[in-house]
Amino acid sequence: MNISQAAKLSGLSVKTVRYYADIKMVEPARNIQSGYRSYSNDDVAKLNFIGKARRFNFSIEECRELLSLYQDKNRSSKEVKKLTLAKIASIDEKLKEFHSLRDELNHLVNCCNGDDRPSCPILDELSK
Amino acid sequence: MNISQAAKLSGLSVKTVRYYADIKMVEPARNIQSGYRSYSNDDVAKLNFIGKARRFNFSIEECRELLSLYQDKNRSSKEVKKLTLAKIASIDEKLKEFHSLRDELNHLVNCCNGDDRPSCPILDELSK
DNA sequence: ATAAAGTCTCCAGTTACTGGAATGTAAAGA
DNA sequence: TCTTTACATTCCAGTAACTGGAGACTTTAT
Repeated sequence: MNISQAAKLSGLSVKTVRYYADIKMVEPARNIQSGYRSYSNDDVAKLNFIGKARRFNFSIEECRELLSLYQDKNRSSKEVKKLTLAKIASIDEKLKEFHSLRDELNHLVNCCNGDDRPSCPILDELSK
Repeated sequence: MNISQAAKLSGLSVKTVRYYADIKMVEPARNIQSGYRSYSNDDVAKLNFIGKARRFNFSIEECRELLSLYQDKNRSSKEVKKLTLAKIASIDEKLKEFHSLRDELNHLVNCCNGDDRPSCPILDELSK
């Protein structure tokens, strides 16, 4: 199938699918006459896999690792679990950051009148 | 003072401070002889302000807005509050995303043996 | 006088795409 | 068959917010 079909089936944009070909992550066959990329069902499965992993916040490089594990029928699940645990840890980090960020901002907003006067505890805090 | 002193006082890197000068966010005076950037205490205060706002996850463009409000003695606190509330909302969005991401990954990890066998529910899920 | 430290500008790279231009190919309608 | 339209190709540039490094100049310390 052509690229737009593969894109539709995998839920990715054509641009993104072409990009994944450029970076040699999913390299489809080529139609000799037209030069068009020709995607197999297997290619689409890989695109799907990558799409999901990206939505799970894995980086492109991590996706590459996962993909090669995915394609290696003799892999151990240990490696995959390790990658995933690391990913969870980094998400937890981000969660903590964003939580405290949110709380601080919330506090400032509650202190701010939000009227037409210039006095503003948010800016006061930022300038300290 | 020279750039490294300003960087130290504001807790930013020299590169970052120079970058903020390049994008015309904090433009210091210049020493005529040497061409070196020459930072005033006021410049450092602005750098500090920006550093904090960045840590509060405001984008550079938002920092610009906040900075001009900060420097406008006739601003109303309403505008600042509005910006901040929008920022909180976007942080909440991110928090939600990361939470569900974390929960899904956690679930997958709990289902995975993590041993030397190839069977792996994480990859199974990714390939669905 | 020389060496080391600090500064300058400019260019490239990062991440993961996205947009657009110029061009070529395929499919559908008149 | 010709033409329009849709889809495809490559290549270049831009995004956000810096960071790293090269090569050259200035200042400071020895």
